Amino acid sequence: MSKCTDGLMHIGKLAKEAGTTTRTVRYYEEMGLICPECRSSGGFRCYSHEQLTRLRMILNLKEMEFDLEHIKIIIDKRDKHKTAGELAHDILHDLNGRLRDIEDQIAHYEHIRDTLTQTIASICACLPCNLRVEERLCTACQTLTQSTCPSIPFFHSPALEIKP
Amino acid sequence: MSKCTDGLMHIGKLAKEAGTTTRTVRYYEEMGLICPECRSSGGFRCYSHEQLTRLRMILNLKEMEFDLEHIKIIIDKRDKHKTAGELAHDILHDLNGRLRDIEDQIAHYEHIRDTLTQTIASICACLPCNLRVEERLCTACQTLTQSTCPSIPFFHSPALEIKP
DNA sequence: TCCAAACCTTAACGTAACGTCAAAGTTTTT
DNA sequence: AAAAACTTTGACGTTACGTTAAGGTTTGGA
Repeated sequence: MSKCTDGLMHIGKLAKEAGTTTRTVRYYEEMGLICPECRSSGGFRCYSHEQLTRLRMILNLKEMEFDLEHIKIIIDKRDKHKTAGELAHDILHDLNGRLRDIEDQIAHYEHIRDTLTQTIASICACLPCNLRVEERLCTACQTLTQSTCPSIPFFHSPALEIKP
Repeated sequence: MSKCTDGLMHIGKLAKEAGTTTRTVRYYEEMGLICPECRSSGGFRCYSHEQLTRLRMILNLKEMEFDLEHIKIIIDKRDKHKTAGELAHDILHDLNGRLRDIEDQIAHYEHIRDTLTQTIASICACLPCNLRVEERLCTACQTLTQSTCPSIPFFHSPALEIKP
């Protein structure tokens, strides 16, 4: 009966156009982020181009790794129909917060990277070691341990006791 | 009766020493990563210092954001009682893989950071805009849109249609 | 017009690594 | 011995969907 003639589309088309899945769209609906313009007589969700834009907006925010709760807050701000200027002011706060979080993430992973690099270097020194894991430290490891080498714990149990 | 006299400790002490929670320790046990030396007559878990070392090892690996499945694999390798050298060789593979993943993460977040920075700059240009969100683009936004400004989608619906 | 293919519906379980109760038993301290 | 502090198992909650399952709806073609 009421097919998708006018500018409307069903959920599959919407999802494909936005580059996501139907499951995601339905989940977002469940979370109150988006809802269809109407339903077909058979119960199919029908979306307009406006909904597509909204969905893309949500996905844009998701790429910046906002969680859905925050996305909802931001989207709701947009729905409050202020002027773009007021909205910009409001949203800038969220975006700057996110930027700080992202920078923290970068620092966090850089720290892990450095630790890991050191660990790898230390473990390389263990390659020629013939001792069994549960035994006392070999010479190389003893030397390393004195510089609080972080790799030792992976091999020699006693090592951690040396740590502060 | 059989209290924690000898070198043994209950789960609370173990967790505190390792800097984690009892729930985590029990979960790790459930996952086969660690198990108590014995149980008290009343059923309390009792751990030796060796278990503490093991737990710390697991937590070390967790700090490098290995998932528990991988940690189990690595721990199991250690339990196979090879020499430290052979083990080092084996584990280096895992660690190098992780290092690559971490570097990917850094690149990922740096990309987000750059996008976000650009977005923020663009939205700043919207601050003096008096148009309502659903209206046509203002001059500033029109200019920005021509340079495929990513911020526009947050405000002006038509913008996305301009994108490829 | 009728059928099959392609699409849609709701419902519900699974994920990772624990956090957070709850109700009841054990150890330790006073 | 009582009370405080600790432990036990069990089970539900978390995030953002993926993945069946069982059954309707649309659509395009013969």
